[in-house]
Amino acid sequence: MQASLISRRYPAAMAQQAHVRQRRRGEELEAALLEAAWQELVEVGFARLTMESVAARAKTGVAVLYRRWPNKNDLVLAAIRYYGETRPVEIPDTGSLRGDMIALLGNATNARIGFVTIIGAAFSGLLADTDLTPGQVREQILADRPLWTDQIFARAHERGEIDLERIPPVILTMPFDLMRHDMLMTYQSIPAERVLAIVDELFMPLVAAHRPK
Amino acid sequence: MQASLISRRYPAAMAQQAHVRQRRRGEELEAALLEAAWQELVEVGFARLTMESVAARAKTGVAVLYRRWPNKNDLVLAAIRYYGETRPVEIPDTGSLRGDMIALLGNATNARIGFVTIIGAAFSGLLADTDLTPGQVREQILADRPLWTDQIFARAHERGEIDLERIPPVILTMPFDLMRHDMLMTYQSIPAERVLAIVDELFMPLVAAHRPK
DNA sequence: CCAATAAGAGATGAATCCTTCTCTTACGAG
DNA sequence: CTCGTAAGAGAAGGATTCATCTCTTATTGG
Repeated sequence: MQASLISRRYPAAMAQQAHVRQRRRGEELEAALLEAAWQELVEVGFARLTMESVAARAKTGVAVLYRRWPNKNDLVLAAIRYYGETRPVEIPDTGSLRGDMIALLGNATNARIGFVTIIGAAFSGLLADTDLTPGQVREQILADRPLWTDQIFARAHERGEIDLERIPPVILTMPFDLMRHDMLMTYQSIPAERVLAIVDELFMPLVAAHRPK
Repeated sequence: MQASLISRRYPAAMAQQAHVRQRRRGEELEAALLEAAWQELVEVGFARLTMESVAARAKTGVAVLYRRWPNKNDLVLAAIRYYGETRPVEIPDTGSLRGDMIALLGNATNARIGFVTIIGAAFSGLLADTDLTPGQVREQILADRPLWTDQIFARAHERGEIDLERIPPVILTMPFDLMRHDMLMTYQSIPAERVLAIVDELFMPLVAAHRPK
């Protein structure tokens, strides 16, 4: 009797299986929603992302989205923030400034996709409401963590490869500015030769010109 | 008799005024349409530009647009091409490479607005159909005319300031790549100090390192 | 002066999408 | 076991906008 009652309510239990939760809740669900929104943003872009496409990707309904974010803009901004928080960039340590720069610039594929996606959203009208520039969004995402590059330059400074007191800041940001430029203009990952050209024909010569005496 | 007949058909002629055309036609109208589309693109962006907003700005109806371009994408692409053809950039000639570079980078406000507008349109879904990258659109617009920069560098070569045979191309494009990067990230015109830093702390030192012997 | 053409104005159909709402049901706290 | 909460599914309202179509009338070539 008891068994039949249970079996009617939880048929799976009768088959000796652990109870499989069918519904996600709380943080698990929220993470899935933001992940789905981010993936949509990457694949189809802000303009073609719809609440229903996000819900479908997350295998849920739009009501679940509206219970958490009042509108599409806020959902997308939350997804961008989520992306920034869950995808830390690992910083290379090759022992030389040149090696670190090549590694950092060459491995930027993930950063590239994220960056282009965010800029795309920015230009697609997302930020027309909020009055933020793409640069400001980027700053927000990078806000708390220390900049990738600071560690690399600090180590180079300790090794005596550069003198952070005297080298002009434009030189230090230039390689990354150029990378961002290339990402936006080509949508592609940056060819290795381009990375080498930036490092060996632009960056290192300028660093050498300011070498600590 | 003759006079009264004419006066009935062309009342203005009687008042000694030239006949004022009320309707634009042909090229005059088409130019007005493309100009209106471009202005809309600049002011509200691709996402919020509608056929009706363009028609209203041009003081006409949407049918006039659809008689010329089959859809919104084609209209916008035509407007971008029109902008490229009707806004030639004047190339400075200050007598020195450094002066030319500062003038060119500093006066790029018009180019800036156009550039950001086009990239914005590109990211807003315009090019999702055509599979063009922002860089390719830029190339198309610049296609026929010689690059701004070629003239400046050719003159510098003749003056003996640079050796075009030996200087790496990355150096020559770098200042402009950085300008484009800044435009996209800040939406603003580039501060004079930034221009000076790019020229005096990045470009000129690298040029000097490759000075013809 | 006439007739063909296209401008000007705007109504309309169709599609898309944001947002709200309803209803059923799984989940988890007590 | 019971009950409140929120998930899941999807319908529906409302707004926007692309694209088509109709109708009147100015313009121009012949």
